[in-house]
Amino acid sequence: MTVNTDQHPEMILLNISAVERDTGLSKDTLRIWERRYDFPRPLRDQNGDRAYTPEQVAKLQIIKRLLDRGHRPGKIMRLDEEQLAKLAARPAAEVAPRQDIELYLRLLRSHQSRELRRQLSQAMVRHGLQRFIVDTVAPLNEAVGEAWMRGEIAIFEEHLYTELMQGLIRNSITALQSQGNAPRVLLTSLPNEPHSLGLLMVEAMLAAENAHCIPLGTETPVTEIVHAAEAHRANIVALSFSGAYPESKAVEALRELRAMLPGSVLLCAGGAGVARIRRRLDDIQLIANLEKMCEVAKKWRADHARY
Amino acid sequence: MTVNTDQHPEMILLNISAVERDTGLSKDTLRIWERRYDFPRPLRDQNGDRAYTPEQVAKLQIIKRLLDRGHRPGKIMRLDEEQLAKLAARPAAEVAPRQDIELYLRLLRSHQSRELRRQLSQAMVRHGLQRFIVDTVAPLNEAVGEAWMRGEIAIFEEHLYTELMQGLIRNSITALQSQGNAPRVLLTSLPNEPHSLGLLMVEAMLAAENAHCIPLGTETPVTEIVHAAEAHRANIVALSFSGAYPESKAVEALRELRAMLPGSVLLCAGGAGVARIRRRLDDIQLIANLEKMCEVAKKWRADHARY
DNA sequence: AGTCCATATTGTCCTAGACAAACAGTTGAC
DNA sequence: GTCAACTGTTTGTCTAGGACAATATGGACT
Repeated sequence: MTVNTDQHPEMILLNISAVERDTGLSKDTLRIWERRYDFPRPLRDQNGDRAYTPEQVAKLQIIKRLLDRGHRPGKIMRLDEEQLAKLAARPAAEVAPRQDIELYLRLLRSHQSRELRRQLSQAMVRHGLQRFIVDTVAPLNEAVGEAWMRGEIAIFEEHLYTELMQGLIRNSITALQSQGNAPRVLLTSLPNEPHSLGLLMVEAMLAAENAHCIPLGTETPVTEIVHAAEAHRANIVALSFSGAYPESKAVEALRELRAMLPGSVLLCAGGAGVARIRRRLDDIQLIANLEKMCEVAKKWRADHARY
Repeated sequence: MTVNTDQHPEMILLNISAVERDTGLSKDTLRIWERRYDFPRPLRDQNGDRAYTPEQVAKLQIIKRLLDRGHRPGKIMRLDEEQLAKLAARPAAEVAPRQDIELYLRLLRSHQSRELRRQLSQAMVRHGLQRFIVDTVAPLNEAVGEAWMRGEIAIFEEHLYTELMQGLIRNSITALQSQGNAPRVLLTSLPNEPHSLGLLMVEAMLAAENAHCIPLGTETPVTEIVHAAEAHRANIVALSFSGAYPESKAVEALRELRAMLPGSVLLCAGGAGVARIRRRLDDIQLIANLEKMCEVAKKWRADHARY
């Protein structure tokens, strides 16, 4: 995982698989970027293997997020740290500054996790679960990502935030039990899509809407989703895609899933990864935001009202 | 992700990255196995790219689990389905059959998730959190894994189980708040180790022991762990390794982490991935089981008693 | 302004060789 | 009989560069 060269015995260097893990960029991509853009140009260890410096890895992580945001490798790869930082500092969309979000970020940065939890918990009770998810969690997620890009918070702080928020949301989901004429919604993500927070947010929204959720966690292979939908007689299958998920893969998988699922099952896809899809996909609902997902559930209920 | 050849238009074939995702075997490994062992020998699509059948993928998944269990590729790769199934059917360790475990498995297989949840929840209350984790969750995890190997339960059922159990455990952790002379325990796993259930079980054990847990979720890079330990003034850093984690990588990362953490911080490693480690690791606690982790916390408390 | 097409960009696949690390089996000492 | 050291084999991951399909860009044309 780490390697020391003779020249820099004290420095911690990462080999190519470690960088693949830490950046999400495949080995092939790392090698061809080096060939084409001359970056990253890692050192070599005594075996001639690539040895990346922490600085290179940090720059790669920023580049990765900029790519997810729509920038192109050829344009940004030659930029130096400073220009990159300037790009990263510019948020994807202008957002009105909000005092509460700022407070949460401040607590996160100063490692007051208990106080953060308490404040968030309070906000949840004050606004109700659905409004909390839409008006607080979603923008806070954004803000945390942006703050990371600007170098204001560390990865471990992001981790802690995710963990804390998950606990909070899961907790309030437990209290909700669907009943009556409720759609059965299968919730999951495809392999290579490990982000669970988005799924959890959808689950919370739907549970508050009195839908019956069947959460499969993340990274369920397509065939398994089909089996699960059948076994649990799901009415709706909902998938979550983060911004990092390649659009082409998402479209491909959705088409395939649509072909394998019975026509009576509604197929929904949401998250930043599908927000940019322009192609039309027959019989697949692209969900622009969390509230839209609730409307789909509501519509199902209306269409299947018991008389 | 999936490809159709002309010969088998109806069949769903997976390309090499899809197989990498679904099996956890790297592209390099898949290619060299083909060269050396003549398995898997995938079809080729119109571009000459490898196209794996679902049967090959299923066999690869079984092989992967057998490798995690200590078998060697050269020995098991040539075996046919039947011999493989026989190997898979033999459990890693003889376990006494237990009625409650059987009941839970039956409920899981028949998709009665609510009833399963209710029963587990009841068992938790009846035995208390710690005993529930040790005597029920741990063996049930084992049993679910074994049942999958024998083809008795599907991957999606395993997913559902994990999700359900996570919700259950997280829920009861929330209720516990440490106070007084409690060790601060940083909990996480290394990159490439996505299994969160084990971590959650440790967290539950420790929380019930009145330790102060700082859960970072899974896949935290080594340097981030060091930063987090400093920021949160952790007394103990505990890492979880599943059976799938390569021993060499675990040892390497642990040594590195030990070197970077202050000597006053206790470093613990647990899970099936470290249970097989024979090498001696200075100043690193290898945790054989969940109860041992509690003893470490207790010992810390005794050593740091306030007078 | 929208639609289409040619061109450029970009990621992923391919083959095949090399080698370090880990394992398994044997030998030799106590 | 047990343990340590040595040796050959097994195994995963790295290397290199070539090829090509899919996507994005930018200009020409409705």
